Amino acid sequence: MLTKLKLEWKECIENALKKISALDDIPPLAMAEPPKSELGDVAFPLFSYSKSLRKAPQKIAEDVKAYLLENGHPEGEIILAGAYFNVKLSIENTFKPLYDSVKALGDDYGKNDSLGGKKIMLEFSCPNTNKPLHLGHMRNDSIGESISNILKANGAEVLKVNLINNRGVHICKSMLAYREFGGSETPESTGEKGDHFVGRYYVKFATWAKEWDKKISEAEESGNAELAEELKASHPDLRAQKMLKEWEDGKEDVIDLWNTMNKWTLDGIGESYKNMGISFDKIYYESETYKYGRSEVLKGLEDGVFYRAEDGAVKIDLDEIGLDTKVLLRKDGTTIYITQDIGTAIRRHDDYPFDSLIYVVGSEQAYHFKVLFYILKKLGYKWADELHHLSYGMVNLPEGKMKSREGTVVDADDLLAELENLAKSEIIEKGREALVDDVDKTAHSIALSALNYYLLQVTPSRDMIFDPKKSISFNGNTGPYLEYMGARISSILKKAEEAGLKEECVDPSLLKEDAEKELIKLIAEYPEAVEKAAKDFDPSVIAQHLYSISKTFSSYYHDYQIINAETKEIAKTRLALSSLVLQCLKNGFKLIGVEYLKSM
RNA sequence: GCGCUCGUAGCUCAACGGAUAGAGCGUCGGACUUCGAAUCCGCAGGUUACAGGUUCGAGUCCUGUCGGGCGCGCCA
Repeated sequence: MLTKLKLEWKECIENALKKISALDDIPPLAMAEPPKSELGDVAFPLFSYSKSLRKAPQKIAEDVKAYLLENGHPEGEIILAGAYFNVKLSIENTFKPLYDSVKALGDDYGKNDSLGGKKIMLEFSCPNTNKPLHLGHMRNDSIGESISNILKANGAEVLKVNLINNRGVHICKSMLAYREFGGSETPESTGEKGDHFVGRYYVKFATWAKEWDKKISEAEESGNAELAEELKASHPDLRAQKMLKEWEDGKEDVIDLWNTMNKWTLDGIGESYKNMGISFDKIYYESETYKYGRSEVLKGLEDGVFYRAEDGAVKIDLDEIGLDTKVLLRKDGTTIYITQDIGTAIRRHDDYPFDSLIYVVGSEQAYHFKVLFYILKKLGYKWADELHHLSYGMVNLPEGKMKSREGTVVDADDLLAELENLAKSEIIEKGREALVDDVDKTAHSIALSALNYYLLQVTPSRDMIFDPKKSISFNGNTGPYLEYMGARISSILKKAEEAGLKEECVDPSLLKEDAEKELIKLIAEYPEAVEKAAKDFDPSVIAQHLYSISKTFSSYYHDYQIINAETKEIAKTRLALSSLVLQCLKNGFKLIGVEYLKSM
């Protein structure tokens, strides 16, 4: 509604410019947001016309105004500010249609069809089966889940896929350590979550290997060369390599152990996913996909896309994109990481003929994806142009990088539990137990919302710093703040109902306060935010918009009474406005992993 | 060394090439007999790392310098 009005003005001013200049072809008019509401609701900078019209932009603005006053213009008040032609729209007049629209659409308000009919495959998470999830995974998962919801809200059909990294020498390490030190212990027997249990053995392997190194150097220092050699030959690292070979050969006891431990980890990770509201439509396992790429590469070799180097390895020349060469098959014919990804992408397109495939993967793999996409394009796949690497930055701690060796890795389960405790004590401290139906459930919701909001409010591509102690406060620009606004509005609406007041769009001109106009504007602009978030693959667009709405509303209901407004008519209309704000918040919450609570 | 990326308030983050660079946290000071104070209001805090350039206009684009981060494996 508002957008339509703005566009009407734009067209009208463009016409006026043509008439004034007597030129048919003028550059398109730019549209901007005035910095302050006193300066209007939409701004049209006229600088760029001063050359072709050979007039000062201020003069152009005056001429346009004069022309429009004489020849008519859309609804609104013209405000000239230097070279800016601004318009103050009669916002309150847009309230009625906005109200009807939001009420009719309900939970669908904000959805659009900008990606209508598009099939999009979205890959994210991709955990290893040798350790539990940490903070870095959480950013990945939050972004993945949020982007999925955002794309769907824009009309796309989304298939969320996960690729479980369950093979390789690193997986064998935890297996080996378990076989060496585990005895008969199981997650059941120790009461540990499976992923933490396995992760413990992965850490154990590292210390074991380190001790082994120490033993070797001790033997060398004491001149016992024979012992040193013996130790080297049975080094844990070598044994892990050997185990990988056995795994690939299908040695039964290794496969059994692998199955057992993978299940432990995946059960544990699955529990974390459930706890964090993460889900997938399809799961791929690297133990299967790692075989895919070879035949594709050989086909490419036949077609002359790749070449065989002197030593027998298959390579591609990346000179065209300013890079070196890249090996795709080792000289012994085995595949490497990128070979698998080539095969997997092709296989996926067969499984689900996507229009677009988005990989949510850390920025450190930007090079890998650049090469991967180039290769797929070279192989002649048209859809290679629609592959995207949604690159996100690292999550660092105030002290610097998370380092497993120094034990500074923030565990996902621990962090969530910690936040839940914080939320719970907050509820109890404030004496809100009676207000909420289920304290634990509410605490969980608040914790999760806090975490998701914190991770999503930062533009994905940027590195971010996460202070587990300080950063997750429940005050200020946070998930709980948004939840609180939702709860407050919900509470007001309930109170109104009890008082026999029903929301009604009685007379929009009753909404004459600045804050009210601002709210109408923000609600009207919400669908644009949904569209922009999808276009930019950026959930923070939604987060920012919802924060603006919440902050404006919060300030508004402190300054103005809603239920006890001067007249019943004003009260009803303000209730109508409040209910739109709530609907808008609820719809946006779903896109960024914040839960709506009626009370908290 | 080469490539990518970032440098904005004490801290964490914003800002389609547009007007006086904004929020939150923290500091200080106010507001609960009033629809829920996980709230609100106010003060202070900036030569947007630096130097040039393009433009009517640059935090944003270009070049260079300095400083972070990440890549540059026949690891994944």
